[in-house]
Amino acid sequence: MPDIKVLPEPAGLPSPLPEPDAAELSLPVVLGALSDPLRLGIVRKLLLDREEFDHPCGWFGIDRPKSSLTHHFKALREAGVLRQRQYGLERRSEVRIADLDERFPGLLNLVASWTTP
Amino acid sequence: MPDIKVLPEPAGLPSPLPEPDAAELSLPVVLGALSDPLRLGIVRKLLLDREEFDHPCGWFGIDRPKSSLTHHFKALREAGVLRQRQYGLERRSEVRIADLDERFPGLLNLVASWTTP
DNA sequence: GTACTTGTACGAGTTTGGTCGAACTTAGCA
DNA sequence: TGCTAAGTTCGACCAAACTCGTACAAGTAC
Repeated sequence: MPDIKVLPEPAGLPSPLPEPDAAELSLPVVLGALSDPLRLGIVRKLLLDREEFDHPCGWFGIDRPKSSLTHHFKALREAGVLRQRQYGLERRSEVRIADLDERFPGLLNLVASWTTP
Repeated sequence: MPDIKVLPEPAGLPSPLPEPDAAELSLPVVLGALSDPLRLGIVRKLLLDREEFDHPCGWFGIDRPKSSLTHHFKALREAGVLRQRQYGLERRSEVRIADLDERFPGLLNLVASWTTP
């Protein structure tokens, strides 16, 4: 394993974790990722409370074990809903707003205006 | 084939099969129902090819056993996406456009413009 | 009546997905 | 050096869902 620093930041942000291209986004897959109330709440909170760019997994106040959170954030990222970057220890997430609005206009509005029943 | 025009209903249409109220529609549940490509195709076809009011299950040209189709149409109906009425032998389906547009505006546009990959 | 058609109901097999514990990796810090 | 914190990976368990065959019910037509 390299002891050389990862060179995390030459010019900007850390490169995102593996994710599908914008052109590959699939509506059934995205809908499936959003069909879980916990994940829908994560995306909604990211859309509404984004006073910062992105948030670590911990800042959602979800009362679940860490391995469960990993599972859900990974599902959202692999579906193309979230982009995740590694900042030192923490892995911050943001919604891929531009990509989703371009491919599925109106979808994020539905998520943002979701009222948990 | 009937030579008598259909009009099977004296006062109106047959009452719909059990379905959730418009106020009970749940975004995660609806998204889950639409996250299956086969079901997404059913709803899309209903939205685009509706020269008539509603269609029997058979007129979708889906190459699956009948018990599988029953399963998927039931899933869509119980999620509140479809309304189904019994016309003699056949059970015709229509999309609950008004209810869905009112609760989740823009969602049906996404479904209608879905391009199967 | 018989035969045909549309669709359901039930059950079994299989797959997928959510939940979680435990062990591990990594970064930062004292 | 060691500790702590954030998050992953693995494996297991369990529940839900998809697929399908078979049997069955109810109209329709002859």
